[in-house]
Amino acid sequence: MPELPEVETVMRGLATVLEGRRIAHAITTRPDLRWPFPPGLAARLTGAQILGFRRRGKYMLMRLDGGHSVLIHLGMSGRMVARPVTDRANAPIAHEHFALETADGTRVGFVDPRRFGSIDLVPTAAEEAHRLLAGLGPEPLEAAFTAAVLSAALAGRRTPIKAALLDQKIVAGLGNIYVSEALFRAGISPKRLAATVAGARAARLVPAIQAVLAESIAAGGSSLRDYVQADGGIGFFQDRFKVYDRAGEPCDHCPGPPGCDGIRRLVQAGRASFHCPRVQR
DNA sequence: AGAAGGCCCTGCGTGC
DNA sequence: TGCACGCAGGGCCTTC
Repeated sequence: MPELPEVETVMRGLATVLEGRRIAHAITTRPDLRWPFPPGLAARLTGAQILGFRRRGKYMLMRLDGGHSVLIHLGMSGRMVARPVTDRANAPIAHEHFALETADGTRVGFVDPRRFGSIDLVPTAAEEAHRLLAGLGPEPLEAAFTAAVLSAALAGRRTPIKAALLDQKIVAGLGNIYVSEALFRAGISPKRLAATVAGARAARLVPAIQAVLAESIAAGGSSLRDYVQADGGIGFFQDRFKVYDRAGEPCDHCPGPPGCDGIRRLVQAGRASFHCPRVQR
């Protein structure tokens, strides 16, 4: 579910309810998600003050006093649900595996049916050295992510550009939806060999990635299935997908049949890609 | 070394 | 209405 814009949106929502607060209670309802929780997680969080948040790729980092940060990944189906502590007694939420309660009466639950998410603790001073963050590529919305940087990372890669952009070591934070959307905007076929995305193509792709991510963040991310923001609000960017999950529909640039058969779905590396064969080369 | 496929897990939509 | 099947936003691990 959550790609960079959704993680960014969730993180901003969490910041509004948690930043500066102290954790009165931390609760785990099982010993693990994708991996075991760090030993004594709940006890180590109880009493800590939450100083701030940042995002790295699809990971959120919640900085605590005491020198540690909580590293959170939402996986495929992870949500953060914030509500008054008192509501929880009346209506427990299924698949809430971890929760924080603040002294001022807010409960934030990590809800993740598929349990592909993860939670870990990392020393704040060494966040980037964590095994899950150490190999990540550049942040796509930062100035350091340039066409030159991207084409250098793609050089020699004999894999489709679709697969390369899903590789978090090339660029951090893109997922299946935004890769399809960015390639459409850049006019690049998902089947194109990654190594051939250089020069003018890379120069189109970088701003296309940045624009689609920025627009989605501005819209509050995408809400698919049951995904909602921490405050219960929903994002609206899914209404602006140009190709994702739109197989058979005409694309924005084509007149439709007979000039074009519309948006096509194909499977690459086991995952659906959506593209317009006429616009994307 | 780089690339492809399997796998972790639950829920939902589709078609019979 | 029930059930089997395929598919889903991610990413690690194994195999080739």
